[in-house]
Amino acid sequence: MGSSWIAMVDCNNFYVSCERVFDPSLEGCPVVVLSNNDGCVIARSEEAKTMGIGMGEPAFRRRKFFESHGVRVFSSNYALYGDMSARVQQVLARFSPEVEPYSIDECFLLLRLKDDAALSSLAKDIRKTVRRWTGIPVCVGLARTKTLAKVANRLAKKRAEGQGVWMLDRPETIEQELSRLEVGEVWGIGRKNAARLARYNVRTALDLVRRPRDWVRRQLSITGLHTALELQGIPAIAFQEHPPAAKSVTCSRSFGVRIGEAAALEEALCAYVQRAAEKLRGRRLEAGVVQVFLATNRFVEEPQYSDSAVFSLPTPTAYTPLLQRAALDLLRKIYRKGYLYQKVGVLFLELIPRGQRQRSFAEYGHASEVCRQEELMRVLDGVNGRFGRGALRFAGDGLGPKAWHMRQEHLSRRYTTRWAELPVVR
DNA sequence: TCTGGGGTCCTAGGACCC
DNA sequence: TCTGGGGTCCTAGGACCC
Repeated sequence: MGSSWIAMVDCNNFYVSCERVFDPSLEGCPVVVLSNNDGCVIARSEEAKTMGIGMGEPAFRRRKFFESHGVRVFSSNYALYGDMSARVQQVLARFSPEVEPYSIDECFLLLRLKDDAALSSLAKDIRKTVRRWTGIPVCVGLARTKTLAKVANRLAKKRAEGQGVWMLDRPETIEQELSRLEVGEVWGIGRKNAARLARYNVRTALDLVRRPRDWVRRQLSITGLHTALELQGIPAIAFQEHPPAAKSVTCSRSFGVRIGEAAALEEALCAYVQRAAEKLRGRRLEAGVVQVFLATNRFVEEPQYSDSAVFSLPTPTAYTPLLQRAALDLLRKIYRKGYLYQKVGVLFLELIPRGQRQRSFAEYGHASEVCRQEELMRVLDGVNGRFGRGALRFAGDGLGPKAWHMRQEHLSRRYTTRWAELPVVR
């Protein structure tokens, strides 16, 4: 009998695997990759997991341990990981015309088969091919719904006998697996919801499935109900071959050190606006609304303050100087003297595709000015695309040394992107 | 000294209108 | 002058994901 299945393909320890592809000496060693600012651990090799290094652990508390145990440490290198992710997706696209990239290291595939018996050999073939062509090891979970495919993927990772593939098809085995799965581990449930469910003695995925639908809906809202249905094999979360258009674009960073002066915050914000605007243009979008936020460090015992403010642009734009001006005005509105700040950021909202903008009356008189702006941004992005981000930038983010720059003390090279051999152009 | 960043979705409550 | 209900829209806050 032919039918359709969902495959969840998830790269193993993705960031670590990317580093290993280009540095085979890392094979067999404990390896960790740190978040931006070298803040906390966001990827661990199997060896590192075995040593008890936790996901999300602050790196500074582990520094000595890393040194004494020969743990190889990397700052996150998103240029590299993004490129490797695209390669993996290209390989997966050969196995199904219906692919939904879910995150940088996960894809759902819709597999329509004439004969279900071929399913597990197809999954093994996917695994082998991705490994051979990209160097990245993956695991494949197979089931009738996305949520069950995620469960199956966990099992593929955990159970060696599956050789990286696990299928959840028979109702009895599904029930058995759900009875062993903590409800908080289910995709979409999360820690807080798990704690709430525990008060009603719902501790496993099977406990949840056995509750009446209206009860689940009351406790977990409509999204939780969808999850519960999916665990029963009833598709409730759509397969999205074409991802919906983005609703927001943002850029924010924690600083290397805390900052009190407005001038330094303004420099940092200008740089983030430039970066976010670049993303905007890369996706051929324009922003209708700008939001700026800033915050002190919640981990230290100092006076705390955070706020945000929004501004609706007269016409949507992706022109960096206009966006920077709006953002700086907002920052000046919410900035309070006397605090040490940890972070500022910018969000663009009300995004519309470029060229779909309604021209304002005033703008008709400025058509050539708008063309000039677009041309300038095209040149800017072109130069930065060729010579590296930041090769050409605005003076607003400062010419002197930057206290607000993030720490990246363990960065690997940009192996896969162009000009990797050249020093950064200044 | 040192604790990520970028997204999405849902709900409750208030404002406003008829 | 007072009273009512229903609908829509917006926002803030909170939850989730990787």
